[in-house]
Amino acid sequence: MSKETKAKSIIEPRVLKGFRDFLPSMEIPKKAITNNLEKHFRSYGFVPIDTPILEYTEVLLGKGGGETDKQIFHFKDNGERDVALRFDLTVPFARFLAQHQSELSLPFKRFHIDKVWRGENPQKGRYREFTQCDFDIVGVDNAEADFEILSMMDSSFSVMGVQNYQFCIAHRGLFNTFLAHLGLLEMSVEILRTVDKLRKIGKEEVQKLLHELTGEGEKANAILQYISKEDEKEPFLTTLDRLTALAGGENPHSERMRTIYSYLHEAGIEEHFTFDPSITRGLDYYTGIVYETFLTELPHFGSVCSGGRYNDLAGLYTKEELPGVGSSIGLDRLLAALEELGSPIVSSASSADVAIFNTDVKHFSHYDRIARVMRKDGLRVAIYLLNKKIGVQYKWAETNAIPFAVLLSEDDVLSSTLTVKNLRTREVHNALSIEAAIALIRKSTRRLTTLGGR
RNA sequence: GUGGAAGUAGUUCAAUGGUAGAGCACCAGAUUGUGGAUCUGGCUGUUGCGGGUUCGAGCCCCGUCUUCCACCCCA
Repeated sequence: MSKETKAKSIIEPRVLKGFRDFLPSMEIPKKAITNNLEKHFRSYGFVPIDTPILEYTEVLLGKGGGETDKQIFHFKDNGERDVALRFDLTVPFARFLAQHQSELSLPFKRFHIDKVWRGENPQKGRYREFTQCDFDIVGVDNAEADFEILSMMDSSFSVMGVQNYQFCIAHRGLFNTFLAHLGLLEMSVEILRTVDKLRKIGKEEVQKLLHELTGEGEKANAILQYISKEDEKEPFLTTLDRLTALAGGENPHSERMRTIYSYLHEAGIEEHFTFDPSITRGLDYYTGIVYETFLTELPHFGSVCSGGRYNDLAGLYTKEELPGVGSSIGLDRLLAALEELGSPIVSSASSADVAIFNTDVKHFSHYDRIARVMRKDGLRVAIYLLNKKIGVQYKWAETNAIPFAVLLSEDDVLSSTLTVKNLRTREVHNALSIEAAIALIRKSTRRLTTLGGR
């Protein structure tokens, strides 16, 4: 084949809009986060499940269709079946529950970390293929389960090493009670959708829209009063009291919120939770608490973790009523946000804890012996495999964010000692025993690697 | 899906319609000799892709792809 024809036969390497490759610098922190989350979910007694990425379109959309709303990827398979890629993990989970009821014992607590697909137009932090980290409790409708999910959200963020976030909570049921009090319950869906825009378009615009919707300025004002807090820092219970009064007095929903808050307070984590009555969530299956999570430094990035309570999740697939509460972390959006913030979680992805430099290839077996001992001790060890000058090896280690280098002089080889250099501080430690070297590396990497890729 | 903006070397950015350039990065060598300094030399581009206008297009026009922004929805 001539050079020319060969060049022409090359297929342009490219990926679809909204789909992405992950280089090690992103995949390392992503894997570190999912590993930590999985461990964390299991520590709460949650179990993993898996479901197919492809389902019957009917299963994902319900009989009615409404595919334009979901912007779902769907097509005919080779057997002419109408199939679709899952657009979240909750709907397949509902199908899963209906199908395996008899094999599961309630309450059932599961987590599921995997990719989902949506045919939306991409933007920053918004993709057509992205990973969700879901955790749900099914078969319980009480404040204790609600609290456990909220508490797990809070500890998840701390396990992921993320700081400066705020959980915004509201209660769909309480809002509907309020709307019923106003005689506007039939319009609930439209009103909720409008109210949800408060954060984006502001009070005046929302009021205008509500006025058009209800046809009555007075009712529009009442709704506006419900959803807007006097100031950002209005305490949780003050908001709750205010909303309860507007909804016509204490009711099961307000009492539920009160109990949940008391648990948050007892656990000492209440400062991360705000009562934000403008949070409604678009999905109509929510019936109880709903929440969204914003990074305080990047509120316009959108929610990085949201969910709520649904009292009849699997209703499409079974007559049995299955109440549940759950939450979903948007991992790709979170990573994009952390990257934008220059977070060390993203920028410090290292391939190894220590590099063994190839100072003389005739000692390769000796390097390998040292590497084996260190690995047995849990360190990540990379031997430099090319016979290049030392400056190049330093540069390589630096590019891969490896914090330590082992260099062996002739004396070291003879006396079975190691020279260890901290590549960040450039501090050199001579004539160490292998145990001392391991201890040294351990000591200063432990703090960094809790999130760094194990 | 609809509307708007932008796409030039690995990267950050230049280039009145007239020979595509600079810094950083990278590679080789010298010097150093358990690195980042210095010196010398070098490489990198079908200006996203495909058409059109023109004697001549990175620049103008049309289409297309991708990214970013808005609507919508959301993670």
